[in-house]
Amino acid sequence: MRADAQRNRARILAAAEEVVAEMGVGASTEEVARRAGVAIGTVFRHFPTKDDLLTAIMKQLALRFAEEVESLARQGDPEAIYTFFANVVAQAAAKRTVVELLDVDIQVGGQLQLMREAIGTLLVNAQRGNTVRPGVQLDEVMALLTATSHAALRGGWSDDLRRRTLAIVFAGLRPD
Amino acid sequence: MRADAQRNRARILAAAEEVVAEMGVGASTEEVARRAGVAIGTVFRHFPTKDDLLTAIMKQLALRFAEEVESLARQGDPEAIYTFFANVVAQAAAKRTVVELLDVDIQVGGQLQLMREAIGTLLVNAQRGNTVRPGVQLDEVMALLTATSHAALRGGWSDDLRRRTLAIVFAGLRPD
DNA sequence: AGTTAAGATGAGTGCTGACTCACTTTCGGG
DNA sequence: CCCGAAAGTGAGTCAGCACTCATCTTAACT
Repeated sequence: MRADAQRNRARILAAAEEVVAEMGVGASTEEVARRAGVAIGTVFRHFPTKDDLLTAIMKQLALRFAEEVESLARQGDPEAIYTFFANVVAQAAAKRTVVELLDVDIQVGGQLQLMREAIGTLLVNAQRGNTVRPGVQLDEVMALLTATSHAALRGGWSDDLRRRTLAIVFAGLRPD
Repeated sequence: MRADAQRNRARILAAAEEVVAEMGVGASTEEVARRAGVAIGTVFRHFPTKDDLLTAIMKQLALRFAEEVESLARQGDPEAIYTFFANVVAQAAAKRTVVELLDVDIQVGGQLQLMREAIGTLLVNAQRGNTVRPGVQLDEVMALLTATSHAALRGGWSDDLRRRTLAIVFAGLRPD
């Protein structure tokens, strides 16, 4: 791949991530091109459809999360699941991308699946350390994660409200 | 108002509610007209902008919820808040309208405020009856309600997953 | 029944946004 | 330095959608 092509591909991806974080997946491809400093045709050369572009940035993001959660999982701290959970929700409040990633109808090439599995490890560690009650399954944790992330963004939660809401969810997850 | 005009207005509202429940606020006005059995111009005669149409159905829905929650509040049952919460989430899972109503940037003429206040009464009743822990505020309850409603719809939760997820949230709300 | 204003109609307008392609520019191997 | 292929460009196409308006229809009052 030619050097300019490589440079432009990276620029476009970075611009797209910014734009989607700010304006959501509804943002126009023109806006991405403008922000990347290239013509619209160039964007479509690298990503033939808008969906391809979205999938690419989702993949990046999912990979980043998967790495973070895997490194936490390796350390075996039973509190780690709460740290990670709070972290994702905090990011979601600022970046639409996070929320719209978690929606995923689109296939993200297994990265999301990896992330899910790593969160599973976090959950097992927590239940072994008695920081999450025994009956709780991975499904519910994922459901609560997407639920609070969505709402944090769309409801425009303040830092304080976010803290108090998560406190209730966490209380529901902890053993009596 | 002429009889045919009244009839068409009602038809349009009903059709719009159906369409939005199925396809969300992004549904086209043409689709509403088709389903109502009128021409597109007629829709715009009754509701000059798409926003007016959306506001009208949101108002209806908010009013329906507000009435339900007020009647529950009057009975004073300290468990009522859980019943209502579960009911809203169950409806949200099937109807986009509910979710998109809860988003509300649009003003719904105070109906939403009424609903919020009635839920406040439900919360007070519950705390008085010791079925919700003392520190919990109305803000968090509303936040959790929108969060779980959103996620139930967009995540396509099964009945079972919904039950288990709500069980965790409710466990977080109940006193130790 | 006749009249008329309210109401219905649907082709048309303007705009936005995804995607294309004929043409120009640039990279990099020989 | 030259040249062919790869990449970039942006005006243009097409489709969808909110909204308009000149024209036709009909409810309802006298």
